[in-house]
Amino acid sequence: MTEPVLVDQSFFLRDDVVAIARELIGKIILVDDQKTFKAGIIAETEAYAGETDRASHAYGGRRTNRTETLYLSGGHVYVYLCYGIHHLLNIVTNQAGIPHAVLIRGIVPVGKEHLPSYFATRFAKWEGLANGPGKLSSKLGITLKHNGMMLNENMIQIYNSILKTSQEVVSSTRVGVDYAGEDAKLPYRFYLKHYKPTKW
DNA sequence: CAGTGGATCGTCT
DNA sequence: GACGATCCACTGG
Repeated sequence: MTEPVLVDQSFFLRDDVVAIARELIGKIILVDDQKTFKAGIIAETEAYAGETDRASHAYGGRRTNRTETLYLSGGHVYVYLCYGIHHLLNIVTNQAGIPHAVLIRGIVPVGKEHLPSYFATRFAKWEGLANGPGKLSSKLGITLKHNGMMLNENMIQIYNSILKTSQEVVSSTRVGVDYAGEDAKLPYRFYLKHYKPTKW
């Protein structure tokens, strides 16, 4: 059978972070913790449009130790700690110096038969739901140590899905960004139509 | 069901 | 020293 192909960095270097957020839906994310491989199909994302987006950590061109990762080139991983408990996983997009990112908010399980065959022996299934950014990181084992890593080099990889079922992708406003004023109303959130996120 | 509040710590002021 | 791109337990109806 045909095997999934790694997403090229050029996918993440593009200008349109909203399009990237939408197109990430249905792709496969895989995490290698050295002992096992854990994977899921990306089911929910949000776009954060950097300097012009009040909901972004980099709004107004804000540069701190934490946000420095956002200014790396597309394809880097931005992880930060929320409420002291949850590790939130983002993929940086656009050219270096432009702090765009996509927050991965939800995944659904994917069987090892859909992954490259060499993952089979170390494949580890995860249980329960990963329908929230904190839960997703918990299931996949994402922590602050992944912050600043480049996708597809070793620890975290993203593959084009080879799944036949192309489900409809719908959009809505983002979650938990009430402080962002008018920008909170932007339709920057995407999810599989038949996937049930925690909040609507 | 909906609504509320506590957990817990890195980051920034 | 305050707070958060969240989650879960617990309340009350």
